[in-house]
Amino acid sequence: MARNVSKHPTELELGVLQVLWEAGPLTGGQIRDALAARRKLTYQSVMTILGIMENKNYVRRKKNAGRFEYRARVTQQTTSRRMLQDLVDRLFGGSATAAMINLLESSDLSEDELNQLRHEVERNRGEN
Amino acid sequence: MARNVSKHPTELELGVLQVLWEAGPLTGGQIRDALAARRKLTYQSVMTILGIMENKNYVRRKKNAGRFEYRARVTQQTTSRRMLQDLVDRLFGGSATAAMINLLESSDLSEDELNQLRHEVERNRGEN
DNA sequence: GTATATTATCTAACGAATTCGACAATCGAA
DNA sequence: TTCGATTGTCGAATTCGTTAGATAATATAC
Repeated sequence: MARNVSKHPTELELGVLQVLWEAGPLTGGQIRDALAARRKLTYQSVMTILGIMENKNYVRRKKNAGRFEYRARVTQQTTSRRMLQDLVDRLFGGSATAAMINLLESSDLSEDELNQLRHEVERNRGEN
Repeated sequence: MARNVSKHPTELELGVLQVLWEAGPLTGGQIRDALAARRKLTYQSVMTILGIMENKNYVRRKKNAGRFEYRARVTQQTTSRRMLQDLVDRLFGGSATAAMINLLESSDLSEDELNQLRHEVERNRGEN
């Protein structure tokens, strides 16, 4: 009768993870400050979401010099990969190719980026 | 003090859209049946979500031979594009290239798919 | 024509996600 | 040392997303 827990970090959780990925272990207050640019939250709100994220095993905390320091337990690589893969499954029936073609069509890539892509495609080709 | 409305179709809404994209205008009962494979819902639940989707302008309904027929007001193309673009913005700082490289690395593409991709990249290249 | 199935609306419940106030403990600076 | 700032916990409010029961109207089958 109710919704299921999202299997990926929510928007706010992703914001917290991003500041942790960028600036290593941080205290609640530091996270609030780092987040302030995109999102104005009180210290209490940040602590609430950190508690939730600890339950979900997105972060872990350790006491250091009297206060808790938080660090990410999931990497940016893995999280991005999972979230992107999930969207590809849901929108493109699992076809990464279809998703990439969609991206190619809706983006306006520079010559440099196209070169980089061509290189990556060739590299994959070599692996077959 | 509360969450914001998601700017994309939710999981269930996307399911409804997908059956409508595939099988054109359908009645509530037909949508329930088409959805049944992935999701077992009562007629009432389907009608509730259809009402919500009408408010969000995802679908529109028209009476035909005594009962309402629903059809999508958003295309699969546009929806996919928006959702994918949004994820790219949030995960890869807006870089479609970074997202595509991530996909290339985590997918195991066939020779055919790689050819298709190479072709698409070259086609984009020609446009610069 | 009446019983049964389908269609449609309205209401309600419940968990997830987001936000913060009240309050207590602890730390740091004057 | 005391007083303000920071840290941490708890509970609560609010909205969204999901699901379905109660109920009524309408269509369909026999």
